[in-house]
Order: sequence, then structure tokens, then C-alpha cells
Amino acid sequence: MRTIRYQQIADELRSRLSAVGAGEVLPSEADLSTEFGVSRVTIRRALEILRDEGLVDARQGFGWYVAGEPLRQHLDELGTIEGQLERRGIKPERRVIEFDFRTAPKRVAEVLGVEQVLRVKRLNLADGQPFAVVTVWCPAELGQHLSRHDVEQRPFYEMLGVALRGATQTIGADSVDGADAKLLGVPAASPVLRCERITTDTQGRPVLMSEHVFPARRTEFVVELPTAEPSVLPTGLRLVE
Amino acid sequence: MRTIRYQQIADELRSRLSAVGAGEVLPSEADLSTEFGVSRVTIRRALEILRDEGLVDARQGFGWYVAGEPLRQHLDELGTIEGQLERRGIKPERRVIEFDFRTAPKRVAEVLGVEQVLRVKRLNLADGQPFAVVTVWCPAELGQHLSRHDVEQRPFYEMLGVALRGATQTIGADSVDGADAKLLGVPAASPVLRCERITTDTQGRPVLMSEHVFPARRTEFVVELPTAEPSVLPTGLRLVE
DNA sequence: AGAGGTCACTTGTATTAGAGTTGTCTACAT
DNA sequence: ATGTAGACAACTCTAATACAAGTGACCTCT
Repeated sequence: MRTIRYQQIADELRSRLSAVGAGEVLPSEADLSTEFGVSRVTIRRALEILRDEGLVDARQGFGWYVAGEPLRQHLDELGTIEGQLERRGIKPERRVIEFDFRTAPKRVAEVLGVEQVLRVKRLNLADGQPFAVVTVWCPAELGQHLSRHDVEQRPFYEMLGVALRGATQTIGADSVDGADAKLLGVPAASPVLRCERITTDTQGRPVLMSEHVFPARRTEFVVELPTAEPSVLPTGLRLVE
Repeated sequence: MRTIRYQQIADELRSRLSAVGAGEVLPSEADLSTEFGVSRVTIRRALEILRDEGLVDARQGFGWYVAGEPLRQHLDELGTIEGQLERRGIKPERRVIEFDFRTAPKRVAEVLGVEQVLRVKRLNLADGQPFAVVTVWCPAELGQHLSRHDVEQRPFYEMLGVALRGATQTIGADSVDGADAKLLGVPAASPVLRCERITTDTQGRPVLMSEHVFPARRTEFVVELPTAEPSVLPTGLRLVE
């Protein structure tokens, strides 16, 4: 049984690679050739096998490196649902159910730190079918110049005139309440995904709070975990007090 | 492994930045170049990496300064539920409900690409109260050396002997089925969070598939979105076909 | 006190040079 | 078909140097 040297070397290198993070640069072909006691051509053959397998890649003048995204964008790649709909040629529709200025519920007042808020409740449809009931609270000051027509035409964040930074999003399950069941066209007490989102401006102050209710089975969240978390349980899950 | 100097320096600077407030001015390129013993070009390349990451910015004639927010922790700090429990002094308990080798269900066979699998169904408890029913499927080959006792004592991923890379996690809502309701101690047909996770090894091959069922109101997911996504709807949500 | 100029220091940009790397080719041996 | 040896081109990284252009502090003159 004759052994093919460059295949041996490919195997050896492949096993080393498992212990190396993405983006890491390998020793040069010259170094590897002296280390293995073979010519540069043989080393290249082995590396080219690994390249075909998608494990490594090379740039002329730079070197060989472990393939895979160099951990840049962590969860940017999730994408928004508007993007998904657009790609499928579906224009999302918004129907305003309620629109009024009022005193904030306790929880909202705590989060936003104000008493008077604008509350907008909307039904979102895709392809004619309802798929979300969204309630947004924002400080009355910020929402003063908004009309019912505005929020029906354009997404909320565009009209606030505040630079936003990020958000914290909580995802849970629940039974749908009567009003939402009617809006979504689902049986009473059927399961829904209920999200709460707190959006903050560039200075970290919460400026927007929203609740999103989605019917189960029509919607789900997808999260990419680029690095293996040492847990059998889903990352990000937490127990409610 | 070879080292690229400007990447090292970028790493070093990045770690220093975490201890520095927004707006702070960095030492000049000249100072940094003497400190690190490299040329100004190399320092600039490192700083430009950090600029691309949004960590710092520069004004000609003024200097480099820390941009906007620390923004650091992408989702690393979300932490696992084990960590949360540990911090609260609670030791998680695992109870194996089922443990057997069998032919895979259709969906599992499709994902893992094998017919014979090891299936383990476990009940997780915290503080004596059940909070999750987890079912794990893995190729029979990989699970051959595992015993029922093993999976009760230690988490799964530790014992596979395979280097893992990451996972795709899908979160949805559902009504609990009869068996799970009994295990979790919740009323029949009450809402639950249902997760499906596909874990892949360093070469991108799926090696583990698992389903996690959590009772609603006791559990929820938290996702930090560091950058403002231009969407009123939660990031990562998708419509089920 | 205010206006304006000067000067040291900073980043932005370009050029040169050398060492090191991959990409590709030819010739030759097993 | 597999492997070795060598050569060259093209590219990258880093150093060294120079100059343009912006910033901010200080100084001087009115």
C-alpha cells in the first residue's frame, strides 16, 4: 500500500487546523516544506486540497489562512423581516388600530422615564395576511409632530429625528389575548411569540419601547451563533424571576 | 503560526480601549510607533482596523479618539443559562428520561445526513423546578461510547470529542404536548417556547441537533442588538413558510 | 481685550526600498 | 502519476522619509 505523501500532509494539517481560530495565518510554504522535509510543490498540493475543502484560503504575497469570517459582524447578518419580504416581492402593509397621547402604563413609565407618551398600535400584514400586532410607546415630546397618517405610511424610527444606537430585545411565549386574537385571525388562547424591545439613542437613553405579538407557527426567530458556546441550552435564554 | 504585526497591535489597542471612555484622545501615531517599536505605517494600519470596527475615529490635525460608545460586548456577554444559575448559587440538575439508539426521524436524518442516531431526552431542573425538556440527536457513530450515566453527569458537547464551531438556533412558540406538559408540570396545551438548534463542527458539518421546550412565563430570550437596525420589527424574526 | 500671525504638533498621503510570501512555470527523477 | 529542485513574477508587509493640511496654543500688535 503506497502512501501518497501530500495526502498524508493534508491530513496532518487538517488536524492541526481544528485547534486554530478563523483568520489565523499558517506558516509559509517554505517553512512547512522544511518542517515536513518535502518540497514546496508537495506542500502546495496538500494546501490546495484543504482549500478545495473550504478550510483555508490564500492571498498572494500574504499567506495561507484559516477560512471563515474573521469574526467581524456578530449578529448583523440576521437581517430584518422587511428585507425578507422585499426580496420575495411582498410589500408590507401597516394598519393603524389606535393612535393617542396618554399617560404611560407603569412599566413603560419606568423604562422611558416619562409620564406622557404617544401610543401607537398597529397591525402588520404581509401578502394580505396579518402576522404581527405591534404597540409602540414613545415620549410625548418626541412624538408631538407625528400624525396618524405618518405612522401608517412610514416606519416609526425614520420620523423621530433621533439617532438610534441599539436595542435590547426579549422574546417569550404567551397565550394570545382576545383583542389580538381577533386582529391576527387566530383562535382564542392560541400560542404567540411576544417580544418586548427597548430602543436606545446614541447616548444610551431609552427612547422607544415596543411590544410585538406574533402568531406561533407562522413566525420564528433565527439566531446565528458564530462561535460554539459551551452550553447545551440556547444562548441568551434566561429565567424569568 | 505566523503573526501579522499590525493585527497584534490592533488587538492590543482594542483591549486598551475597553478601559477608556468615549471621546478620549489616544496617543499620537508617532508616540505609539516608538512605544511599539514599529513604523508609523504599521500603527496606522492597526488604527484603521479599529476605525472600520467603529471603535475609534480621527480628525486631521487633532488625533485619534474613542468613538461613540464602548459597544464592546456583542453577544458574548449574554452568557449561558448555566452561568446565570451558577451565579445565583443554584446547581442545575439533569434527569435522563430516554436514552436509546434508533433510526432518525425524517427531519433529523435530513439535517444530520445519517440514518442511525443516538437520541437522548432529558429534563432540566433549576432549584428543583423543571424548566426545560431537551431532546438531542447525534449520529450513532459519535455517540457510541456514551452511556446513560455520562449524559446525566456532564453536558453533551464535552463528550463528543469533536471541535464545534457554531450553531443556528430557531426560536418559536407552540402549545405544549401531553408528555412534555406532564414533565414540566404545566397545564395541557399551555404555551411554550420551542427551540431547534443545529450545531456544526469546524468544517461546517452538522453534528448535533436538539430541540428545547421551555414553559412560557418562566423563561425568555434576551438579545442585544448593538447597532440600530432600521426596522420596527424584531431582528431575526422570519416568517415560516 | 480683541484680532491676527506664528509655531509645534497632529493626521492624511505619497514614495522608495527591502524582505518575505504565494502563483506559476520549466526541467528532471522516481 | 508523484515528487524534487529551481527560477521568476506579482503581491504584501514593514520601515523610512517627505510633504501637505488641519488643530490648538501661544504670542504680538493694535
